[in-house]
Amino acid sequence: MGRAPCCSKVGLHRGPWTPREDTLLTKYIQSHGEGHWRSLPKKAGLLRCGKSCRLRWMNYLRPDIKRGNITPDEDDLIIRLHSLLGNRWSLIAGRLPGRTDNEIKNYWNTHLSKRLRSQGTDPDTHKKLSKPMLQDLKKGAKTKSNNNKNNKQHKSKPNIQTENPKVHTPKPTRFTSLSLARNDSFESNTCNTVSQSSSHGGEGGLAIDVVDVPWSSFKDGHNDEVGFLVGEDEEHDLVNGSDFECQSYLPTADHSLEKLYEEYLQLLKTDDDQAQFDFFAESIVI
DNA sequence: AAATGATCCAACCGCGGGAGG
DNA sequence: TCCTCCCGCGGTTGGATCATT
Repeated sequence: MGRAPCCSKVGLHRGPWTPREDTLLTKYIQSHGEGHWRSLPKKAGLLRCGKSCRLRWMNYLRPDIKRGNITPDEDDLIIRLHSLLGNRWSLIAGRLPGRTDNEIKNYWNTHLSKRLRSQGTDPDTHKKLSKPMLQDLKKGAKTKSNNNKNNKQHKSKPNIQTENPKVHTPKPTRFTSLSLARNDSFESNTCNTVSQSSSHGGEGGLAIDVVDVPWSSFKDGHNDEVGFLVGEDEEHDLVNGSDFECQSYLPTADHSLEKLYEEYLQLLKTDDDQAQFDFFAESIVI
């Protein structure tokens, strides 16, 4: 017997979200908080599957989402974390404030894996590609005979499954995320409480795990990369204009973070010492 | 300017696992 | 212990957009 669908598909909207749907979802979550995705669409007046609502919120509407302009530091961090964690996009995203697993996954598939290949590195194993494989790559780059769809990078992955050992790690807490307890009002957890509360997992409080902050966020001159970037464009003004006031949050209180970042920079300089980096990364993952 | 190919990314799908009864 | 419900994750798809011919 197959698994029952997550919800009845009959009469439900699919595909791209309309501004009106975005508004409905945002308003609802603002007043009722996240969670209860299954029943949310009905209550919010949306003809959408709960999963779809969750995805839309998580990947697009959330106030702390930072979109586009992935910095070289973030690039580097993604590559290194990928070498350590494999395709655990949510874990990797947890290290990059404002980035979603979907965005990182897409960015990896469309940019980083290509770049690594072009540099002679297997993006799956992070090891140097053998010469025959490199030649194949060059050939492949020249031939355009393949069908477009079949030529997509993520489909053309070799069947060699990478041995990504299962790394059992606790779920990271997204640094800028508003960890809302279910049923908690969104408004009661707006950003202006960030500096007041750092209860870890406490009900209704903001869970800000300072240990979980990626180093790249605190590099000098990159402060503009940090924080809640709300409403990049006018489409998001409904969010920007109301409850999501705080535009930036710099956790200057914890200077150990700066030390962490300094340490990270040092490791970057000694680029060939992967084991050392891994150890360092592991130490902050947990 | 039109046709074709290539790329990007939002959204969907199915599965695994945790929570609770 | 088993079962069901629900959430979250990673893989995949397909439409939109950009680039090239």
